[in-house]
Amino acid sequence: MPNQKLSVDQVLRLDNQLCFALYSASHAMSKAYKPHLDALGLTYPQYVAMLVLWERDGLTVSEIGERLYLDSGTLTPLLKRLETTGYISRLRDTTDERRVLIQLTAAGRRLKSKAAPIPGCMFEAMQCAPAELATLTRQVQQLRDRLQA
Amino acid sequence: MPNQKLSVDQVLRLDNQLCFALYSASHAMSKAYKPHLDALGLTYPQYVAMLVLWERDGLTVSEIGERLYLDSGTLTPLLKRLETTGYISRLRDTTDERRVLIQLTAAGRRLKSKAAPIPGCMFEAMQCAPAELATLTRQVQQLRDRLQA
DNA sequence: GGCAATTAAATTGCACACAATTTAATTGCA
DNA sequence: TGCAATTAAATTGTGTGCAATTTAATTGCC
Repeated sequence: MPNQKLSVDQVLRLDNQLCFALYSASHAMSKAYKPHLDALGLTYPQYVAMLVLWERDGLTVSEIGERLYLDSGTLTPLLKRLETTGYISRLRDTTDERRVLIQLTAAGRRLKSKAAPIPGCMFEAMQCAPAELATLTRQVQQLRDRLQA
Repeated sequence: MPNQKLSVDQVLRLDNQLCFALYSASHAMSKAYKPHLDALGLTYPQYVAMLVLWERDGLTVSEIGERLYLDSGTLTPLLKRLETTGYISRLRDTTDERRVLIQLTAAGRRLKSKAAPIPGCMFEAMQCAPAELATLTRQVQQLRDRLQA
């Protein structure tokens, strides 16, 4: 197995770089979600915030941030928009006034069933065998975790 | 092989979704690049624009956009910043005044050799066998292409 | 040749991301 | 107990992304 030295041109080629594959695929994913999410009045980042709350309601801003790898600079305005839309409520934790608890509203809980068909639609669009999809997901998650270490 | 119906809770789980794996891995990648790119005075999107120009100089805004899957709304201000930094020049095509040609400056060309070590650094950070990395890159590219179809 | 349709960038408006700072509340420890 | 250190959100400023519109140049077709 020859361990050839790659040229500068080769290592810098856009199409040889995993970073750009992820960057462009992530944008393509958002665009593919858009028609489905428009129907729910959500952006993609708002959708993932709702996914977190559908899993577990009543989290703090920080807890949502840990789950999504986002900080308050991103989440505070995003959550305010979700509040304006009517899917969540934000209220200070009375036992610790520094914290803001995020609760789904009735409309926010109802939205879950409207969102339920979306993963299936996206599965169609991805044209990928379930096993391959699961493997790819796990590999990308592992890569993310290694990058954060 | 049982083809079990997945519950709504299961399909909506954040950690079961490739979209979120890509979204979070892409952000983790940008953060991992940041210290390297800060040293060059580039953001990650500016870096990929430079990668395109290092492959082929003198492209139009649209041609760069096709390569990066970005439109003029994103690229025009980004390229103006690269011009301000001194890595590129922007000038109207005299044969077709609608087009803007993007040329590397001497500083922009010199930057390529300073960027050359970055892919190796990132390879270290990813802790991934070369063959696995190549396969993963190809799979993510194929997914992106299928999402765009 | 002239004018409608098309094309290429730029612009506008909105929504992320994130670093850095600020504000306010809570903890910990001398 | 009191006050410094820490923690949680919010805020500020910069830089993407992208839809929609605008401006200007070119093409196509009668």
